[in-house]
Parts: sequence; structure tokens; C-alpha cells
Amino acid sequence: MDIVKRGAAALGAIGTVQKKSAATRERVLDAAARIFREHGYAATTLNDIADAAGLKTASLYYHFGSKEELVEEVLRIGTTLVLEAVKSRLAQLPADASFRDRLKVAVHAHLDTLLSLTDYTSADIRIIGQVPADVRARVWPLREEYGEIWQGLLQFGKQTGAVRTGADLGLMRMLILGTLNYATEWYKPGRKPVSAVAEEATAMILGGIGTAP
Amino acid sequence: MDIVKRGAAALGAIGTVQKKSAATRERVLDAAARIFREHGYAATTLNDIADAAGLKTASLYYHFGSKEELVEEVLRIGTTLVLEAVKSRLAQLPADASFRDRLKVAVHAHLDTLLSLTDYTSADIRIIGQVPADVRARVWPLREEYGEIWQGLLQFGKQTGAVRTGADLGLMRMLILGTLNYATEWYKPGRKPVSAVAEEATAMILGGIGTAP
DNA sequence: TCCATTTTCTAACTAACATTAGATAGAAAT
DNA sequence: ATTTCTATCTAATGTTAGTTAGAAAATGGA
Repeated sequence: MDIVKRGAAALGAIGTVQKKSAATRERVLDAAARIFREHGYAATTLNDIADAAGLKTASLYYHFGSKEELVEEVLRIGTTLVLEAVKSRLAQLPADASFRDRLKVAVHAHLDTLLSLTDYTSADIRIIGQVPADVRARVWPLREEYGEIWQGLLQFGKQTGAVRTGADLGLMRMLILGTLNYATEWYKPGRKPVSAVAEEATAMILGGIGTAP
Repeated sequence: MDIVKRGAAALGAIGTVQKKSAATRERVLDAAARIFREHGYAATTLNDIADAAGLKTASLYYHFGSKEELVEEVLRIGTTLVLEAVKSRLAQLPADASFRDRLKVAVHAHLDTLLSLTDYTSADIRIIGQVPADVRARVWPLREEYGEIWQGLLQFGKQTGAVRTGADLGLMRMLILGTLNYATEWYKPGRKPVSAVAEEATAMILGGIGTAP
């Protein structure tokens, strides 16, 4: 399985032997994630997706009830992938890991997922603002769950004195996630490795860009 | 003129007496900026815009040659407004102003423009990734011009020793602008003033969220 | 007030798009 | 080999969206 296109299969692989419909469904989701990510929801036609998946448009309806159902699934996979990545990387740290180490790991996991491992998460972040409102409402709880991981991390930082006082943690969280998420708009593979971006982002988040005043 | 909807008029006001077509054109652009910002380019129909501007759809063609021409104008106005705001606020500083003060002013001007003064700039930032490629290519030079202001600011910071060494200024710039720009996705007026967001963003950019290690 | 110009409207067009229904082909089970 | 089920296709539908052309209404100047 192609690591760059981790997505549907990573979440729901039945085993080595896969039903034909599951394989096709995965192909469709992969194509959808990529094209939604590039062109947005509204400008992506079902024919674009079908072509990329090697089907005719109407065949998509065997696997998904509607365009909305398809995009909702892409969004769920996208959020789930980054949530699992960050959570699992954090869980691998020793129990006495510092806030700085935890933040570093979370930033790396987030950006790895977003910028190199999968189209789903970047599709999620790029199009969530423009999918139909009912779709967005349905996937919102999952996104909030992901936000809670970061909120918990910042809370830990505050309790251990590693995060400066006086700041609104909610606002801080939004700024941090914004810093990371906007990378989907400008990052181009090839010029710099994701790890370099993650390093610089971590440094900026933790210590800013300035020298001591 | 409504300050919240600064846009076309702010850039091209002829004087107190305005031709009818200029007034209508402005109404159309204002409506377009708002709706493109909310719904994206592809999901916004010309009928949505016409309704909001108080015209019938086909009348838009008297003022703009196409949907593409209309969105291109919105993008230009959006970028121009934030560019002028940041540049003019920086120009008002004393010649010996510190890097910290300059950065603070630039962040405030950027976020003021983006989050409260006009729909155009936030429309620009939210939809630039999804407009037709030829439109994006045509407005790209103007966006680069805006980026150069920030690059110059960071260069100044580096030269004066106010920006830590060893970092790639281009990457730093993208992360900073990303932090600011993503606020269009999450900021909701009413909960917190823009100035509070700008203060926190400035603090994070300059000194990070951490306490001294 | 009249007339030329400007601005908007109506009517129509074409292509595109999401979706449906039934037919067909492929795959699996017996 | 046959039957049943699964998966995809073809053909069609209805709606919508961007656009065009000409008619009608509004505006402004003399």
C-alpha cells in the first residue's frame, strides 16, 4: 500500500483479502481526497473523481449515496488520521516528558500528516470552511475532539509552568493550529523537508522569532 | 460610507459625486467580496451576488465581463487594502523605530484589515487557493509585493540583531503570515476584539508561548 | 421637455452537473 | 455449468449556472 496515499485503507483495512467493493471504494476516496484538496469541494465534479478512480460517474452512487456523503467521509478520515497520529506519538513519550518535548512531537506529527503522509488531512483543512453547512456540522464534534488534544497539551504546559501566564489558552491554541494548518496553502514538497518546517514552527511557537528583548 | 465595508470605494472614490455606474459597480463588488468570502468562489453564483446587490444576474455583465473578471477585482482590492494599511502604518513610525514596534504595527494592521475593516482581504485569503489558475497567476505579482514588505521587515530584524539567527527568513515569513491569515477561518467578532488577537499573535511571534527554558 | 446615452431587464441559450433507473457485465456460490 | 449476487455502465432527467442579445427603463444634459 502506498504510504503517500494513506487514507481509507489505513483506517478500515479488512485484512489482506479485500472485497472488490472495498477496494473500489478506497480508490474513489483517495481520488476524492486528492481532487477536493486541489480544487475545493464545489469546483470538484463527480466526473473528475470518477475519472481519477477509473469509473464512470454514475457508478459512484453504488458506493456513496451522494457527493455530500463522499466528502463527509473524506473529512472524517482526514481528521481521524491527524488525531491518531498526534495522539499515538504523544503516547509513545515517557510519562515524565516535558512540555517542550510534547509540543515538538505534536507539531511534527501534525505537519507530517498534513504535508506528506496523506491527502485527506490537507483536504480536510483546506475545504472545511466551504463544504455544505450540514456536512460541517456533522463532522464538527470530531474536529473538536482533535482540538481538545491540543488544549490538554497547553493546559499541561501551563500547569508545569512551561507556558507563560496571562494568555488565553484557547486563543493560543487557535494561533498555533493556524500556524500549522496554513502550511497547506504554501508548502511545496521538494524545496524543504517537512521536518525543517516542523522544526522552525516548533521554535517559533515555543520561543518566538525574536532575540531576548 | 460604511467603514465595515471599505473596499472599492476606498480605492477608487472619484469624489463626493459618483456616477451611477460606479455606485452600482461598488455595490456589486461589495456583495461579491462578502459572498465569495463566505461561500468560496465556485459555490457562489452570479445570482447570489446580483440579488445581494439589488440587480438581476444579467445586469452584472454591463459592469464586469465575466465572473472571473469580477473575482479578480475583488482579489486585487483585497490585497491592495492590506498592503496599503500595513505600509502606511509602518510609514507613520519614527525612522528609528525598533523591529519589535514595527512588527507589532504590521501585525495589528494586517489583522485589523483582515478581521474587521473589510470583507475583501479575508475573501482574498480564503479563496485564493481555489480561484481559476489564470486568475491566480494574474494577481500573484501583487501578492508577492505584499510579501516583500514582510520580508523587508524580517530582514531589518535580522540586520539589527532583533531576529534570531540561523533561521530561514522566507520560511519564517510564511509561518508568520500563516498564523495571521488562518484567523479568517476561526475568528468570530464579538468574543474578543481584534486587538486582543493581534496582541497575542505579536507576543507569540516575537517571544513564543514558552517561558525561558 | 426632449433626446441621447446609460443602465437594467427579459428571454433565451448551451453546457454542465448531481442524480436516477434499468440494463449489462463480472464475480461468487452451488 | 448455472444461478444469484455484486458492481458498473448507459441513457436519461431536471436543474442550474454563466453568458448573450435585444428590448425597455432610467438618467442626465441641453
